[in-house]
Amino acid sequence: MPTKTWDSSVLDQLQTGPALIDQVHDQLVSAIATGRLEPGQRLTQESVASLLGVSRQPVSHALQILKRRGLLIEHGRRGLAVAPLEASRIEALYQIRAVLDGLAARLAAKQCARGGVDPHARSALASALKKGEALIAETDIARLVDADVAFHNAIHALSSNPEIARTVAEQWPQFMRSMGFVLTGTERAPVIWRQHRAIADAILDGDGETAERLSREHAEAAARQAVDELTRRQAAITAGS
Amino acid sequence: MPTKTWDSSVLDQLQTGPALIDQVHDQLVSAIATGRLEPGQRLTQESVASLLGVSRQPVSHALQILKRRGLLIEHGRRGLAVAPLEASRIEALYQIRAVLDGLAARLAAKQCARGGVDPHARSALASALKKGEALIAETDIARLVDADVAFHNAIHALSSNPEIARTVAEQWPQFMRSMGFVLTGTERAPVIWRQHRAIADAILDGDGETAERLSREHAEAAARQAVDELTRRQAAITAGS
DNA sequence: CGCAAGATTATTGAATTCAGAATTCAAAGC
DNA sequence: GCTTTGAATTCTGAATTCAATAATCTTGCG
Repeated sequence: MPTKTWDSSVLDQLQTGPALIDQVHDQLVSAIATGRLEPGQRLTQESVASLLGVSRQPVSHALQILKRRGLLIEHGRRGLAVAPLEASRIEALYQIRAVLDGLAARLAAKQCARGGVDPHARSALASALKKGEALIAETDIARLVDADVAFHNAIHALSSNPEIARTVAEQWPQFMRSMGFVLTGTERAPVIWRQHRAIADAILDGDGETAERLSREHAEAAARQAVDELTRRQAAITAGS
Repeated sequence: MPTKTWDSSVLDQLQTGPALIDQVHDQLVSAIATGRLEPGQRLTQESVASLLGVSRQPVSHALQILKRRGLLIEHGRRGLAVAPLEASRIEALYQIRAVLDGLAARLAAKQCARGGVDPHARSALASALKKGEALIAETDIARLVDADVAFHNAIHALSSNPEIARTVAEQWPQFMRSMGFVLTGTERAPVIWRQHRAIADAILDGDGETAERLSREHAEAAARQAVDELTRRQAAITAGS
């Protein structure tokens, strides 16, 4: 009896969903990054658990992790609270971003110059750039933020140093909610994507030095914008109360 | 009735011991950083729990966190394993260290030049340097590693950017076990502490540019040493098996 | 009417229990 | 002897229960 050959295309891989811990974690990170959970918002294990329809156990794990990431702060026995969005902290984080993005851009350019670059990663950069430039008139802030993250992640991926993406990923939520504030007010998108294009061009040209310099300047400009906006907002709150 | 004034010095803050989660976490980090837990070592919740005399609950939390920090890796349903010490990963981490330590040194020098520097932090740098230089003949590797960590942490503290210390702290265990390997073989301590002194001098002189350059070069040299040692060791293991 | 002591509530951390999934082991069939 | 199938073991993730502690409220007294 000739057994008929068959492969994985016959049956779909049924996936045992990700652990509840990770689902809760991701939900919370997303909510904080997009601002749906505002700075100062109090969270108790119970409230999150009942909201998501799970027990406190996986919530407890997720909150522990979020606390260590600095996205939540202790609020005594009153539960945890979403970390405030402080200008000084954002400025400090952008100083780090400046050198890390500079490093990533320099390495990415070197990879491109050598030609030893994953074509998939290379096209990811081009498509991220294209998608971003198409969005400059977009009013949905979340889309703009996502496009920005995608662009910078594409560069990190090109750098051949996975630890850069890993390190920055830890801080993305902070940058994302900061960007959410900055982008609501002014019309920054065109400027940002002009800078992005210049950075991408330098990388694809293999000009590491220029790519690094432009990346640093880009981060420093973003830092100024963020600090301005946040201090202004902070002053308004202080005056109003 | 004049109530007698008294302050917190009368009573010792009776510390309701740190949560078991944190104790377990710190124990494991320490064990991994010093190499008492070797790369590849398998860990189950039960084994750790019974070893420390606690239930699986806090251990589970701690292992989740360690996994996200990249110190443990999934080993299927067979529990977790201590992450291997790979030359490529250490090299990637040192690339990050180079720019972050460079940034920290530049900022620290600027702080010193401005004079707006916490005298406590300044003396911490001097004493860390002194302590390290006194240890160049030390045979206990753990002491040497601790002195190195203390020196670099002192610079991070001087930088006025708390996020640098926070970011590097996440990676210290990796560097510590890497150093553990490197320092066992060769006689690197004298070279390292000459470089440290030069960096400290530049910072205290307020020469940011030199401090940054020397810090980068220091990290790059450390990276070369580590990669050499680890690839050699890796080759030996591969050949032997 | 204000303050203090005690009771109550809210909330977390830890232990225990439960269920599900993967690995390993053993036995049966080719 | 090798492969396959089913059972047992192991281990994790999640739920539930328990205990302890900090915050808040209440009540009684000065």
